[in-house]
Amino acid sequence: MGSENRMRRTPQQARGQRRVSKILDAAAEVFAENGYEAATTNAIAIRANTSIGSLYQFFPNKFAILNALAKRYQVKLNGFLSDTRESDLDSLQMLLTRLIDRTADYYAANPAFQPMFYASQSSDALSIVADETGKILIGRVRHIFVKTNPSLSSEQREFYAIFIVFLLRALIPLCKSGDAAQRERVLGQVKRMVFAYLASMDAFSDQTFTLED
Amino acid sequence: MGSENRMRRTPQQARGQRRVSKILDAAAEVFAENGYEAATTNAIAIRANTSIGSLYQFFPNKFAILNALAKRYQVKLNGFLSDTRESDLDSLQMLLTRLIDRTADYYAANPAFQPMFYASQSSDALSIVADETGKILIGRVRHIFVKTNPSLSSEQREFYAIFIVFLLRALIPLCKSGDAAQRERVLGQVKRMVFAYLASMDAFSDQTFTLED
Amino acid sequence: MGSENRMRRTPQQARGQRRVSKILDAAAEVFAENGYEAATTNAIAIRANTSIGSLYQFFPNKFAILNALAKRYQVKLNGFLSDTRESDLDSLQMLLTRLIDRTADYYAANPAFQPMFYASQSSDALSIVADETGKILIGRVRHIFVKTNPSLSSEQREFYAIFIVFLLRALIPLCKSGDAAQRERVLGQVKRMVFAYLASMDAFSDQTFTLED
Amino acid sequence: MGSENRMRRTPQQARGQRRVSKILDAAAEVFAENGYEAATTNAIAIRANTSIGSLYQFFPNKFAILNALAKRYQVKLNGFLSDTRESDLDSLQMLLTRLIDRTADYYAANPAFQPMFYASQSSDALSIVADETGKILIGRVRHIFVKTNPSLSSEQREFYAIFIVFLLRALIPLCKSGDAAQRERVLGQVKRMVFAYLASMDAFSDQTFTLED
DNA sequence: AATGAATGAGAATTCATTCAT
DNA sequence: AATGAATGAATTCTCATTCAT
Repeated sequence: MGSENRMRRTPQQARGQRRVSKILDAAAEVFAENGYEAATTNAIAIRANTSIGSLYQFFPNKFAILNALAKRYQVKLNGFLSDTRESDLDSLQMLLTRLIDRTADYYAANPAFQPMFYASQSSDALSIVADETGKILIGRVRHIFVKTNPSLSSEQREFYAIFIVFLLRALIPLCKSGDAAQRERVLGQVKRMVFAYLASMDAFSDQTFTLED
Repeated sequence: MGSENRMRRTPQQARGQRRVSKILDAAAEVFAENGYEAATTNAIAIRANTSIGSLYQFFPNKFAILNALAKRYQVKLNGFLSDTRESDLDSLQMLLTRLIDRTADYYAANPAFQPMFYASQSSDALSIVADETGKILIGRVRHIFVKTNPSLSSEQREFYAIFIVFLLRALIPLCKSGDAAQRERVLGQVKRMVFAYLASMDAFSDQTFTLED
Repeated sequence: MGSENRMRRTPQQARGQRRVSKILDAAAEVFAENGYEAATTNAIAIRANTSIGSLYQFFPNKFAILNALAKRYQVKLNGFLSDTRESDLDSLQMLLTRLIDRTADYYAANPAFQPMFYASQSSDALSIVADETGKILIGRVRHIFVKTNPSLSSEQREFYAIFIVFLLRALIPLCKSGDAAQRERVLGQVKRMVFAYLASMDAFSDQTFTLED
Repeated sequence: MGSENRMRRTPQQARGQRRVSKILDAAAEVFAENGYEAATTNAIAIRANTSIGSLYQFFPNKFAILNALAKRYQVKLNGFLSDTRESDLDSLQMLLTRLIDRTADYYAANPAFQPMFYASQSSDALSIVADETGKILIGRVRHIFVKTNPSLSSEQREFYAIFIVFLLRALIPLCKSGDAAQRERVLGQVKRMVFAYLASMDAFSDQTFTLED
């Protein structure tokens, strides 16, 4: 993980920051459309309305663009999840409900994220990226468990957290963007699945789950 | 899908068939290791112990190799699922249990399948392939529903089938290859999730689900 | 000194060997005309009447071409010098005379060698190459001294050998190619210089030097 | 030599002159380290603690930097050699001795000069530069011959002058910088070589040469 | 004048595909 | 049919030079 993964230079001026941001936007699109390998740095530069030289003034190579993009996605995800204000009264069900909704919001707001990173094993780079956001989500679920079900063993916590996050990542894409009804339905069923699953287990017998019809 | 996606010529002789098979085996490995784009046809030929010229005698281009590989995976999946003998006495739970186990077997038997195709949106080619095997699985679940719960609307059938298949594809990879205990545990929880989910819904109230502890 | 300096593959067939030879001939010219850095691999390929792809089938990068060329020059130089049959009667003067003549032959036969390598410090690569042929020459002179003047300390031997070789490499290029008279004159003076120098020293007082007019 | 080789503008103010000087110092280092081709104008600007924009305010292109540097080297060499006060009593040996010592001083004072220019045929630009300083030296030797040996034909003068200068340029670099003993030894041998050579010739029979042991 | 961001032509290298043997 | 040498379009990346601030 030498310097060749990182940005060459953090832009100091507003102009440079805007340019970097535009490059990352363009990269998100181009990567999403063609995949990382097939995407060309020239295509990214053109899409970003800049020159290939400018792109390489900020990023030493294609991989560094991917990394910066990933970093931005992670920051954004953390932002999305941190908006959630937890009160002490929040139940497991309420906390997970919020997490699921916020995660869905994140996917909706970043349409290029999932096609690029999610479960794409085509390159180690990508799967690491996917893992990072996965880890963030898993950490959140773990944290919810700690708070609402402290008796759970850390091993169980880990297992259920992973399970739920993999489930989320697999099913949230079924919310077609722009179709609010579909979104409501899918999220409703995802929640039902999670809660029915948890409710079925002894380890969660002190929690209350309400399944709407 | 012009002729350039298909094999150049179906080998008639046993020797040719063996060669094609070796090429596809090699391609599966190379694609899985590097991704479709980064894989080179030369690497595939070398891994298959043949020459690049021979490879192109059977496949007009790289994409055709991918397609042939996909086709083979589909055939194999169909084979795996067809092994299941259904009797008239089989319940929804029994049928789904078998389907889940067979699907897991399939993933275990084809370790290169999932890293390559599963949810890889990085190229249209690949997602089509993933969809094909997804469609097979969805069709099976649909068929199970038709048999055990004919009152379900076709729309509901479709929705639940898709839901369950996406779930399967996301979670089965958590069975680490070679770790039988982990496999049992994951599959157990997958089944619990599916059955708890179905059991929670009115539409499946005539079905019986037993959740082991 | 990883594998990236060496040839990718030693050509097995005559056709391949011819091609590699033509590439090296072309490289010698292009390097000599433009210098190593300014020379382009495409220019080399074109000059060699081959395609850039073929060039890279044998050489992993530009530097490997330089190395192969250097190796060929070294082999050639060794060949040139080995032609010299030494008899036990040969005096220091005769042996050095032959060495000087043979070295001049080598420069005449390889017009691209000197402009490329000789004292070109512009790249570490090149100076190493120059050193290699320099070392060969120095070794020869050292060997002559051992044979004809065994009483010389090894330190003196080294010093005088280096001195003479540097002298040779600086002055032989003054033989304009194609001008036999100029060649004779320059070589005559080089020999005079070397012999007058050696004759002037006590350490060589047992040797006989004849300076023609 | 159109205007594009020359400096864009001779700085009038002291600040500008200092800046140009710093740029040339930096260029000397960078050229010496990497060679002319591989050196980048940005690297020169950075090393000179200035901006690339400022560099191009003084020099229209990279080649102009090289030329200005060469000019500075020539001026410096002339300065070095002019320091030598000649009296009418000076012998050929004394004059050459001084010239050799001053030339060695020049090389010692300009460590980047020789690695860059000396015999570097890699670019026409560079060889011209080397020739210029070579011409200065040759002119000096010629002048010495005129003074001390007027009977020499101009053709002979030219030939011997070139010969001696090539010799100097080849052997002086053997004085390792910082090693005074090595310097003395090398220069001593260079002088011995030159004087033994000249002494051996009829044309210099009226001159006296003393070879210390 | 000074700065450093922007530009894009040009260089090295790869790899899918063809074709001579 | 089999082989692997040959091809060259396409890609990543650099760097001399310009230009807006």
